[in-house]
Amino acid sequence: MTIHPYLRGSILQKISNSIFIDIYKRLYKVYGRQHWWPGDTRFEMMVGAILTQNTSWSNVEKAIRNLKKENALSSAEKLLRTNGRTLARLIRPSGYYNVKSKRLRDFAGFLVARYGGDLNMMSRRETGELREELLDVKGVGPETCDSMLLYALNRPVFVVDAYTRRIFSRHKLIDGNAGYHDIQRLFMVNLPADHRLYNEYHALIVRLGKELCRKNPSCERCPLNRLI
DNA sequence: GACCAGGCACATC
DNA sequence: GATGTGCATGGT
Repeated sequence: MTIHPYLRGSILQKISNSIFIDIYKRLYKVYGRQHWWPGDTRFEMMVGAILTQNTSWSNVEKAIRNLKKENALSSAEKLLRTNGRTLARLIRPSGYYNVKSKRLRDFAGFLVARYGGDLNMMSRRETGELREELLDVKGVGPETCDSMLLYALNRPVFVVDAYTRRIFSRHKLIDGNAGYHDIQRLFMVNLPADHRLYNEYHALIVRLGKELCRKNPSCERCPLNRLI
């Protein structure tokens, strides 16, 4: 099993070689392929990662449609040239529009300043270095950063979100108040470092979370029952 | 009308 | 380091 470079030196906990794979197989069997991340370009995916912070994807879609209509998503430079108030108006459906307007501009500013807005240049960088740079951008936290790395740049970095924490703590595989990186490490130590696997796995977790756990917290129909 | 959604930064203790 | 709070829309 390949351990991702940025996890080297961490205290690793290996629970079981198979349970994380078994869960994945069960979810894939029940729900099938999820075709994540929605988005026509890598830049659009990264913008979507910021817009979807604590927000449903259906609202993000509306915001992205508005941005495309105004041609603000064609490049980082273009987004950066869109003034803050205009941007806030366009992304209004995605909520927190003033905060997210600033976050998008900060992120676009980073891409332009650091890589001339060129994602090909960005993608030549090593994952651990990219991760540190992204986390330095205000408004890009661990989940947003890892979503960008996994879905836009195809890096084998497991994305942990509220559904992951809720579902796996409910099934007693993680401590309910474990930190982001502890949970991430647990998945990455127990799974091969494969971006396609991480992509589908996270999408399936979100699918399960939406499908079942909110409407049915007792989870008697949960596909993971009798597996864990 | 309450609750929730594919978080994050910042203040305070 | 842990905990609380502001940010805001749209769907159920």
